[in-house]
Amino acid sequence: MSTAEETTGGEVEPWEEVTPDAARRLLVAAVEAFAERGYHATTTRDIAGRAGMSPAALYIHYKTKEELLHRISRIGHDKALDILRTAARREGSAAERLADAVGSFVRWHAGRRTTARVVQYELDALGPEARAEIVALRRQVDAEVRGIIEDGVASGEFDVPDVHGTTLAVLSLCIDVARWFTVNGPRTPEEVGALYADLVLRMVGAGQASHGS
Amino acid sequence: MSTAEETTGGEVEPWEEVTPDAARRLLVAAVEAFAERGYHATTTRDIAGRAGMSPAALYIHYKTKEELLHRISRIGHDKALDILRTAARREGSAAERLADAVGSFVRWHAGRRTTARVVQYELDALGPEARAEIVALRRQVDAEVRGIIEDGVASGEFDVPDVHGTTLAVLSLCIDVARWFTVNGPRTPEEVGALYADLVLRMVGAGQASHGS
DNA sequence: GGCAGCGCTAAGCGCTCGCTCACCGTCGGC
DNA sequence: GCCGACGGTGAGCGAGCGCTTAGCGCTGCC
Repeated sequence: MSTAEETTGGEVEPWEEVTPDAARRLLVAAVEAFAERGYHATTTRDIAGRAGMSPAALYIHYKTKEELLHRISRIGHDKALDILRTAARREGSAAERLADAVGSFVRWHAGRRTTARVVQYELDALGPEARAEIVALRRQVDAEVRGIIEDGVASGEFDVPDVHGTTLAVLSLCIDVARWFTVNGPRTPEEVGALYADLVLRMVGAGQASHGS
Repeated sequence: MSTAEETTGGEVEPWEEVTPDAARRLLVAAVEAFAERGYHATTTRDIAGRAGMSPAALYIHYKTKEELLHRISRIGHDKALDILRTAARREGSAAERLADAVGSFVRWHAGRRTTARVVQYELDALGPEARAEIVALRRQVDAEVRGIIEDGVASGEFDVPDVHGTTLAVLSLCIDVARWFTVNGPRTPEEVGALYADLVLRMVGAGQASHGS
């Protein structure tokens, strides 16, 4: 009960790849501030204050405020893509893999809501070249989900008239969890993940076929 | 072909209820600026510039920059609620009414994307009392959709284990259209509306039952 | 045709922003 | 035991912010 970090169920503490300890504290503070107020409404003084440092300390570890956002967005997208890839490349039917992908993707968006919020909604605050890098990652995310749906259509498990549109809708549904989910709400990330996995299976015409866990 | 205003298919020009002409021009300029850059990243000088006026002119018609956002948000939510109410209270089966609600709600979010973006994503920039007013409107939006789904469950048309969760997901799906939709994309608002209406019917267990227009 | 009222502008106030710079304490290497 | 390197601070720079104010020109009324 130190900082309530076990909501994802998976790893205990992310951002471990951010190596100087002070840099990590600043980055975690920035994630919280950006998620609460948005990038533009967050001041560098606020970030430094949350990390227990002076405003100038920020510029020892990061060149600009935007670099902080870029690092957060990059690491977050890598994590999101990793989650989807793991689900997409496991063994099992297309329905099982799609349910797994949606379930774990949604659990991440709900459990790591502050991170997901920054990652999904502050893209426009990045400069052109940083945004281009992130957009490329998003295309890989899209391709991963589309691949599962195409597999299900090919095997006859799914009935999907518009694969691209349905892929878009599935991802849209998952991403928007970061907007509305709150820890004070009636649902746990696990419950939302299970509900959404079921809804998505229905969307691809494989509904109610959720046999087993 | 003056400003491309016929994308919604419905009325020709919104914001007609904003009465002094200069006030309406400022408000339309603010909608565009807020949608492009976000509320906090938009300056009053930018808004006034887009409306072809000096920065001081803004304060003749609006007390603060936040009042502009409040007015936009209020009018937009009223419109969104009106769209859903019209669909919910027409005659027809629950499936027809749900498809109509989702279709028209999505068409609005896609066709009036700039407005919808501000309305749906800049809520946190409002002060406490203004936000409370808007949150109350959102609850009515939620109740309208939930009502249709409950009707369908009661009549046996729908098979929905979690009515509240499914309502949330349906609205979430529609709202997120404002985030990803772009006029340069491959789909028209009408096409997205039709696709989403079909997907939502599948989500409630009334899929492929789209007989007739 | 003078004038009150109003919509609007030019200029600028006070403030806070992102970011910089001169300086300082601590700590490992010799 | 001194010393360079490095992580950190206090103070503050220039710029741009939201918003105000003094005044100007147009327009309608008598």
